[in-house]
Amino acid sequence: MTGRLKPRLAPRPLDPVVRRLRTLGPLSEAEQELLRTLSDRRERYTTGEELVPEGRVATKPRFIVSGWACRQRVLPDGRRQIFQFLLPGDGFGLPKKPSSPELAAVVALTAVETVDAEPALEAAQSGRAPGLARAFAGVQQLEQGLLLDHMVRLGRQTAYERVAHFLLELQRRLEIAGLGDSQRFPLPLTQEILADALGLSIVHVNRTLQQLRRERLIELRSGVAILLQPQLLSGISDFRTGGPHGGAPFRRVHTAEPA
Amino acid sequence: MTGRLKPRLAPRPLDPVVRRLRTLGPLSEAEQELLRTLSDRRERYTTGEELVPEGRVATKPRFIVSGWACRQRVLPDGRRQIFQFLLPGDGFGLPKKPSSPELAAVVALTAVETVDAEPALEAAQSGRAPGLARAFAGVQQLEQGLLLDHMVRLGRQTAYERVAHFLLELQRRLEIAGLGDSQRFPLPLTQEILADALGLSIVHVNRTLQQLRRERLIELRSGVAILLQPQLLSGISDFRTGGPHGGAPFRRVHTAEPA
DNA sequence: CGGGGGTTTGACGAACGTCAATCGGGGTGG
DNA sequence: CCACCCCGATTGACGTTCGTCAAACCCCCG
Repeated sequence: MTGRLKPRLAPRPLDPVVRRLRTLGPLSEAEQELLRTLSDRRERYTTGEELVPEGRVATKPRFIVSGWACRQRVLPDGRRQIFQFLLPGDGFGLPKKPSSPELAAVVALTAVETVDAEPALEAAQSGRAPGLARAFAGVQQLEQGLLLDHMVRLGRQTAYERVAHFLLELQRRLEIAGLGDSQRFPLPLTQEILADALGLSIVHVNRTLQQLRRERLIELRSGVAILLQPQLLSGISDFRTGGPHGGAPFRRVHTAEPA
Repeated sequence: MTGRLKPRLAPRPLDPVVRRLRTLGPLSEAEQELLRTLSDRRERYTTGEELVPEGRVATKPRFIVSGWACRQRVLPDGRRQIFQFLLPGDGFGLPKKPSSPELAAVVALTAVETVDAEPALEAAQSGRAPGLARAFAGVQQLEQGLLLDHMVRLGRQTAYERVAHFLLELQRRLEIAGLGDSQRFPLPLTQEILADALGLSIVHVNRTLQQLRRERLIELRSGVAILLQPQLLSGISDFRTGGPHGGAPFRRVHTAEPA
């Protein structure tokens, strides 16, 4: 457990959730109030605990209010693939076919606190909270996009590009969540976790990080990451802020378009 | 253009769609009839054509009634990642935030025919067709599962495992669609397309296929694949039919559970 | 003063990519 | 009907990236 999340006598522990959903469309006062009321049925998990086991019937929707978690699968021989990181403000188990099996486990990567999201989801689906409904739709779209980004990393980028791209993604997400600035953010992940997310070995992650450090592109100290030259990192990894994908500086030979 | 899809004076060209959705829950006669009525506004594309460009605002929902397509992204230097194959009976552009940009392009891999899915989607969302609504929810869940499977392949499986796992996935999907049997199915894909889906080079795909052939696990001839020993392939690639994931024959050292 | 988890390093090997040439089959124009 | 052509499949030689093994190191804590 790196990360050092202080219990922090938070004035408004649900802020990350409100903040997150507001980036996806305006929320009425009532809707924001509803979100802040979710504090009931708070649950706490410690590092390594499973919030949702894989394969069982779908669980209730919840928001993460503090700590980091991930969605993952583990192969029978122990290999693990992390699909997605869940940060404060993120939800899981949100929109799903009722009695379907979970497609991936959700596991706490640090100490984690969650709250019940059911009331918010219900309000959205019943039409009583159109702002929330739009926000949830936006969340789903965004998450889908993150999954595809991750897939590109795994399938078509080098270790170097993967790490750079991934760090940029985290920076952006954490800044939106109000947990980091344009360069600096908490990174409570071991290199093993990074490896399992990025499809690399621990050793290779280590060497790649060191290369980025040597080149003065990043700094990593005690659970905090600093992107010294975000611009360069973006160039290296073809990171796009969210606009239309696919500029075309130059082009490979072997993928000829038929038309 | 391999694949040899005959125009086929189909008695009921929408069968794949009906068949596909029925596997996800019962459909009333009226609902099936609605699906068969979609024949209007049929569209045709040839190999390589873009059905949906990336980044533009979301398009109308459509079903594929014949031919193969894929969802993909292309990096500025020409590297390509294919996320998903769309087979007859599959839809695209189905459930989405209205005015959001497309996250990936949809491209025809063979000659392709599509029909407008809007009426079906509307009927489902309006509550007039609960069976269809359940089916669409199921589709989305299934597709999400396929994406995660694909991610595991890319991140944590060897070339050999990836190819085996991928062929098993296609076999199952095509059998469900009524386009193949338990061993044999059409495979109108070049090795370049396979490479871009599986995150490998063309050459390595070729060698991997040959290894599988040498070992008498598969056969490939003129656009048709035959899985000679599906059981063995499943074992090799940890392919699961859809039940709960994660049996545990043996286990690696380095991923120790904290608990 | 130990101990344990995480990080770092070196040496080595295997998997995979690149380059380039060849092959093979189906389509096409003569 | 046949020669030619083009695209995709195949093969060999070689280079690089990345994984594995194992040891050392570091730091925080008990």
